[in-house]
Amino acid sequence: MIGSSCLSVFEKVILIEVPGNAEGSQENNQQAMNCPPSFGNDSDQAAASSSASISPDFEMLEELQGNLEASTETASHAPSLGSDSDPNAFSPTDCLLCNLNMWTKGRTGVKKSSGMADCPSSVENNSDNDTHSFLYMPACFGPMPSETMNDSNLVENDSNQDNDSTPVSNNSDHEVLPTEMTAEAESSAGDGADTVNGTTGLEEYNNQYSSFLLSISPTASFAYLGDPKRNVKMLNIHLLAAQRKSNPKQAARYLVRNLFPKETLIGSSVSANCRDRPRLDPNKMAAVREFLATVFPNYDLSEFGKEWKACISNVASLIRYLNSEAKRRQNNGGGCKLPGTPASADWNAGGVRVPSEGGFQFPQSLNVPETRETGNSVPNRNGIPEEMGSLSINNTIYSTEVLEYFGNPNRNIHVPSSLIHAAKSKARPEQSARFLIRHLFPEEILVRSNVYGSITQGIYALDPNRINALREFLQDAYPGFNLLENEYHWKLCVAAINSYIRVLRHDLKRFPNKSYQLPGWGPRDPSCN
DNA sequence: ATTTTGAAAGAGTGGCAGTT
DNA sequence: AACTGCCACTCTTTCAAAAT
Repeated sequence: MIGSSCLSVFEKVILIEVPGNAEGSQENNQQAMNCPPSFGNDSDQAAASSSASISPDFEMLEELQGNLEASTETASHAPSLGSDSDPNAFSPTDCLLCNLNMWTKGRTGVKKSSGMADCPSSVENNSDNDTHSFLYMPACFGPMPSETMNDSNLVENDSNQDNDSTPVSNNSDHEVLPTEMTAEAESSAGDGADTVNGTTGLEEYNNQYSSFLLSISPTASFAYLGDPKRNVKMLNIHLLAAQRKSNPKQAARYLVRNLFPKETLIGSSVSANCRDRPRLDPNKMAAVREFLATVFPNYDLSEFGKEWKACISNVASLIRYLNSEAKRRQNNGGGCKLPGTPASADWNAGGVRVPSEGGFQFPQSLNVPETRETGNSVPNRNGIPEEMGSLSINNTIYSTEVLEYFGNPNRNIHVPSSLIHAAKSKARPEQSARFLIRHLFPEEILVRSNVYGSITQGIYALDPNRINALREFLQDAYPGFNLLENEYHWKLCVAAINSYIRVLRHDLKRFPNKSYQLPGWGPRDPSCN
């Protein structure tokens, strides 16, 4: 949660270029450069999950699981930790193993390779859902052939999974039962489990979901959600409850509610291109989709299916609800905000963002150029480009947060960890670039510039030092993309940046009194007119 | 051919009211 | 209390046309 809250406060521009010796600064900032665990591995979701306290749903677990053993509770971290922590925490025989054939079967309606769909990583397919930055697999996990993988293994795809699945499903070491039988075992273990219609047991289940076979021990209480290779585990009782939902939307909502800690949901987004929040772990979401596809075979739950979109919408609704609830509680009771540190909800509110809301002000040096140390006057719409330079050498530090070098350390550009963190959470470098550009330059600079400038049109070039730092950062954050100067993906980034600037300019024409003339400096806020 | 621009579509969000 | 649907709004992406 550090990530989301800090991010909400500081992701707005605290760009610091430290003058002087890079070596020295590096030394001085040695501590800062040591990324805290939450930030250091791109793993916003993983970090959020693993650092999250026990989900509130564990109360319900206790209620439902009744006399399940204490070990169950330990294992009940699975929803939040399962895919992010020690995969050996559970015995294979304690988990439901879903026949991978089912995944293939469930995808038959998908035109695109679904393996790609959830993780359309390939550079070539130009998908928006590339999830490079969402793979937070500890080394001990080894390769993970999930949909969220972006490597060619996956691209080359389902057939591999099919092959892989065979030995899994045929593994004679595992007792293979349908979920309903799991439920029976479950109910026998405790009184909390809902009863399951015994007549729908193996026979009917095999008829309807013949491939959805499960391997479980009689005392099992956890199951893999979706493809076991995703290593997303969940209490059987939750899976059963989800199965009993009347439609996938409700089931998706229920599963997400139980799969992610509330804190994670509040700070997250289901959207890959949400600007200010990390996306919900795509691996877990893909697992949810896979599960639903097996449980609701009559619905179009392919990656781009109508019903799955409805599920996503429903999950978004849940997150909205949780956010509003959190906001209410904060307002009611007790959220005593520190000056200058708005609640994350304020900033995370997305849509309408008023920079000064919650009392947060951007660094004077960047926010209110009148007071810059350089003493330069405010660059107005007709300002001269030199002022862009003066901005770039501004060294006022306004941050209580850990800072990291942005781009090559020799450039001496520092940004808050949370900004790095948020940028890396974007699915694609273009999105990250678009996100970062508004934090690297104030609007008044942006509206009369573009990345390389266009002299003939009186458009200035943005500070090349920062632009290069941005490119270097993206290159580092998205190793699967070609972000060298003049290369394809960098051009996409440039186009995205220029597109963003264009919109700013367009808005400026429509609303001449717009935000950049206000003291606050932040993303455009067309609503504040 | 490439870049820039304006416009519009699509998706996501918060707020709110109604329902369960 | 939790959930759902609707509306208005913002942001991102895409496309066609114009300019270079």
